[in-house]
Amino acid sequence: MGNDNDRRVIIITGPTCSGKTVLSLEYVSKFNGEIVNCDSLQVYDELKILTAYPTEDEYSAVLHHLFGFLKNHEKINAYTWSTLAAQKITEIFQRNRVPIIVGGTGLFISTLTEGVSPLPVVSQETRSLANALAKEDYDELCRRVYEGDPNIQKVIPKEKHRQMIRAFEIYTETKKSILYFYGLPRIKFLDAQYETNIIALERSVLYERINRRVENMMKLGAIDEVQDLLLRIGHNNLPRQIIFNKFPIFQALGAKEIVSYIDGEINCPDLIEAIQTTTRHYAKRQLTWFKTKMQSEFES
RNA sequence: GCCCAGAUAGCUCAGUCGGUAGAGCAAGAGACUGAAAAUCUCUGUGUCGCUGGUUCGAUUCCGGCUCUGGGCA
Repeated sequence: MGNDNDRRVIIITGPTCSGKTVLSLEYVSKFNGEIVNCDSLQVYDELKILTAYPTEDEYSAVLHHLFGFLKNHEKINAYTWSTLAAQKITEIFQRNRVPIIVGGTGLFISTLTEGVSPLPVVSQETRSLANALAKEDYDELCRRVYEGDPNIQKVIPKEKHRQMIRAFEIYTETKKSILYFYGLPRIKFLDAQYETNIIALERSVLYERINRRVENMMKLGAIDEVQDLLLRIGHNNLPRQIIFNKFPIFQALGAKEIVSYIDGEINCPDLIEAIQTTTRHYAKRQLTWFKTKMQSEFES
């Protein structure tokens, strides 16, 4: 029963602004496919201009999954996304069609394709404790992590803040070293044949596209979109930082900058430049991920 | 036309009591196994406006010129 093609999954990724959406539509007709979103912000039903959400025409033309299903206060992570994506992919297999995973969130892709060590779920209390300690006395946090398992020093030096905090969370939660869990077999989300396509553009071309896209977003009403979101969520008396933390949708590139503009902290030309810059920085981080984590497929 | 200030990294500027220079931003490289459009680390970048003079040696001091601000006529 079934041949290799039954479990074929096509992945289309690349830095922001590289043309993933357009290419994905071509692939859909070429391979009889359905699109599964792998963009950590297009999962929200918000800020569709800023997040370069597919247009209505694009969206209704073919089957799209895992787009716009989260409310602005909800959170998602690589594990949850991978679980959901695996479900969608299984359903698409059952329809005898080809899943086409599209998006630029490298961690999500790697998690799905490579699986993840069976780390326990960390409670909100532990996470808060870890964050608080990291802020007050990071050295103490490191000391406790190394005390729990001296071997961690070799794997996680002090400079790796995020991983250190994560190791602390795991230790606090389980009294076991994070290395113990790393040593266990990884959870596999799906048995499939992945074909990864990374869109490679010349850096200068990519940056030019980014600059143009940001200008275009402004014309399409990105400022109004953020203004409208702020009004709908209320909390105008709260400090902006608290709002940003409470609503992950504000992680969208440009959202915080537009809030600064709305608050009169920066002018319009500076706003556009700031968003262009932050978008370039993001593209560069993505490229590093593709180069170092997905190198076999990366051709420049 | 006169007076004043400035001219140093891609940008904004600091500095060298004379021994060819350094910050921020931009840029580049990297880390990242349940926060990832997040978070974090590292690295340079130079005819020091042009031209004479003084000096062993000038980006630095002096003169001239050019340009850019601002003021006065």
